[in-house]
Amino acid sequence: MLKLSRLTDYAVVILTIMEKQGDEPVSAAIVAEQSKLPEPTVAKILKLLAGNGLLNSIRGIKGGYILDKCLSEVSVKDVITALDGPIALTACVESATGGCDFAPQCGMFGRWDRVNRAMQDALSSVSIADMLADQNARTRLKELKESA
Amino acid sequence: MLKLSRLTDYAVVILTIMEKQGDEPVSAAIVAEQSKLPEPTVAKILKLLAGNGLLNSIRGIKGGYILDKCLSEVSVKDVITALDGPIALTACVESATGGCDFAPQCGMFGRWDRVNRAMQDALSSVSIADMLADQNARTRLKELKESA
DNA sequence: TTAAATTCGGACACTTTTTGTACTATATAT
DNA sequence: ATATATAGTACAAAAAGTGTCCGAATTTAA
Repeated sequence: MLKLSRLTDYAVVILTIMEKQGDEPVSAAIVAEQSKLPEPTVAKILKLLAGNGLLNSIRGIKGGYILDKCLSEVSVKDVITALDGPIALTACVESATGGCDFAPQCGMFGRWDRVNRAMQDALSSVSIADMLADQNARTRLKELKESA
Repeated sequence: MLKLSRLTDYAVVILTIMEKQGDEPVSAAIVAEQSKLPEPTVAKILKLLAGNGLLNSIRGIKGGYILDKCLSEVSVKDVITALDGPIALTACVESATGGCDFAPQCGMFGRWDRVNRAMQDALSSVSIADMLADQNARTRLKELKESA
């Protein structure tokens, strides 16, 4: 199954929690509490998000993490890249380092580039804010149905 | 790194080999020889492709596998689905079975649907024939450069 | 009818990746 | 100074992917 890592899924949850906190730095412990995810895992994700420019980090007492940009400016691709590294479907993709061992004989070099590009475009076109909007719309629909 | 399995990569190689063989059934042994891939692995991939309707299988002596459709009618998504199972980015996708353990509390049910759809569209839009065309164009370009 | 060739289905060990955790170092506010 | 927080690294456990093999079923040909 073509799937992305669970950490990426967690990361989206964490980003939405960060948004609710406003401009105050939030510590890993608080995020863990609110997300109900294990703290070491949350800390790891926060580190990755900060290291890739999605969050600002502030050290020391009263430190923590703050969102660096509006969630409408953060694409799904950004999150995946931060957590899983660059998106490259196979080892045969041009941008990939190393390349496959059979390159000389299979002659498929660069063959996946088009697929790769289509995928990147697809993932870049959806922002985290878009995901939240879908979620909110769904919730409202559900409430409407239940009240009827 | 968001990547698809190596078997999927092999599958594309195998499909292009099948195309060259025309209307005669091709045995796993022959495909293995031509692709220079280990035979048990090739056999496994052929089984999966046949089981998902991409190849016809013929048993018995003089049996083998034949392409079921033109490669321009086979999308990358078809191949990935055949090899890796249904494409579902996370456990939280509506179509996924089971669902995630935190569903009640995280309330993110269905949130990834839009991303998932964008991805499926992207992968459906590219056929194996398209990939080959890219490859051929690239080869010609290379030859042109070398002859200059 | 018998024998040979081939797919089919399942099982299994090995390897790699993912996941989760822990520990030490560094920075900052009080 | 000290308490609190992130940064970086390293590592163990769990899960998934990969490659291999074997017996059963099927078909053709002698």
